[in-house]
Amino acid sequence: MQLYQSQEIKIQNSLSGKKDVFKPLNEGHIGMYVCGPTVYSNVHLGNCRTFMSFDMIFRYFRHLGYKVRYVRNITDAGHLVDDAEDGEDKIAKKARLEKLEPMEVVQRYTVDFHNILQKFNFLPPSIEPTATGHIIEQIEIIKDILEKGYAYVTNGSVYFDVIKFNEDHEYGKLSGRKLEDMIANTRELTAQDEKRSPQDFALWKKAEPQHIMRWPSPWGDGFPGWHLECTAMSTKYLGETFDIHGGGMDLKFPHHECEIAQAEASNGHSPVNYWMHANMLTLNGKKMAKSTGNSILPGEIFSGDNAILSKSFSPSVVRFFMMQAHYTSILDLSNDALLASEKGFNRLMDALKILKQIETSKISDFDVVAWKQKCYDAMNDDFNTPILIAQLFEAVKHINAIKEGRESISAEDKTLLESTINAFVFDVLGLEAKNENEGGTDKLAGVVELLIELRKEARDNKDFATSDKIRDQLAGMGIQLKDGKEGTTFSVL
RNA sequence: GGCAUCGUGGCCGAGUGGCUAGGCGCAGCUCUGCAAAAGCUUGUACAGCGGUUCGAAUCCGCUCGAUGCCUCCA
Repeated sequence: MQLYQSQEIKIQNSLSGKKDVFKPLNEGHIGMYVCGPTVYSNVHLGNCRTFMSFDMIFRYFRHLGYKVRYVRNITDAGHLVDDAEDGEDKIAKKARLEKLEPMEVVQRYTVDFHNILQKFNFLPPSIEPTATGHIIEQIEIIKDILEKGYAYVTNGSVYFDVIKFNEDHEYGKLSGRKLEDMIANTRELTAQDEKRSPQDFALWKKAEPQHIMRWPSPWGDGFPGWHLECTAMSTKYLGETFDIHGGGMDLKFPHHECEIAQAEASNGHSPVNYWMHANMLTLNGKKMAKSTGNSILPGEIFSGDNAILSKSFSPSVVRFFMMQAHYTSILDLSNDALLASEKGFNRLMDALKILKQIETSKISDFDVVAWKQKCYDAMNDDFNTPILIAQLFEAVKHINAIKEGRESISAEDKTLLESTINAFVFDVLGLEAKNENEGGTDKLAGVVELLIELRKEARDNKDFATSDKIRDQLAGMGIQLKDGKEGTTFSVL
């Protein structure tokens, strides 16, 4: 029997506003779409958190035995800098500023994106489509929406008619907004506006002569609107209705609202059963913004090359840090918080090593079966990784107690504990064990071992001046000696 | 101004109508020549003010604050 058949999952659904029991459209199969990055600059850490949350969700579904088709797009066209009439495509703007071909910009930052995600140990999605690769599909949807009367053409551009749509559909149901309120709160249209109403959004934008990113269409040369690509690609690969659509909280409105409108206007179906939104990451309690200097790149955390950090942190520590918070909560990143996570992460990893070596006996003081179910209960309750991690530390406590002979475990339970904890730590949370030689080389290890031996001789001779000198000077170089019952080990800080 | 998500002990963060996670730090203990490391033990906190209730941090209302989006501004 597949594991998923015995685990009922609840998901916080933005559409219903509550936790709904998850039922996939096709038993054993899940279709999941997540809005990917707009590749016009280095991926920032907040983006990584969103994608990491869905990576964890993808991993958990797979662990349960679901066949998941996970689609995460690359936005390489159509995302406008602002919604004004002279709105410029984000990528085209960057290309102009850096004197590059737009596709050079796309290539550069797509590579950066994949690079960072690989360091974070992400699983690749099943399909990673690009907006520019689906222009034809987008044009087809626009035709469809025009035909149904929910869009209009002005001066070579096509706009979605929100007011018309709202007459027989509900625009704003995802974000909890009412169209009347939006209209009441909106500025008047100016004379040169092409839109009938300020709420209308572009499905297709006419390209001015100097615009490089352009494709032919029935309405003239232009480029697709930002919201449309996700509708085109999710429909193509997952169907007119699919299980899960995810993204950052900031995309709920207008992006996801518009996706719903486009899908309902073109094919009459509500496109998604479960809308999931990951919350924001703040830095030192304030929002991340390049303009205020309150920002950090993933690469800067790995290298420690940022003023707010006292040291560098490995990708797994950052991942562990993020997994200690629930994906729907705002998470605040700070040096202290990372330091705390690093210690906890190391303790967890040490316990995993100890677990391999502990001896078994006839009876167990640790109810592994009940503990295992608590781990699943945590994950089944809207992917509650903080609770899962609390359970993992519960196991750590038992592992240490068994090692010290205060508790015992049967061989059978040990096998179960080991397979369960490894599955959750590595397969579901996606953490990676520390590399023993991290920061050092075999030669360095040899030299330090030699010094440890010399120090031991000095200590045996009660020559503490020499032994302390070795210890303190190594510490000064960032090499910490750890005296244990079975001799001295070291770690490079 | 509107919509949304929140406001938990020194810090980070779960949870939820009565049984009150976890990590880090601090303190104590064990170990140790000393220290570090490691392990163990320890915390009655839930923005404020009202209300509902036998009982609320958990439900309701208001206020204040944070973050995102929209608007405004530019």
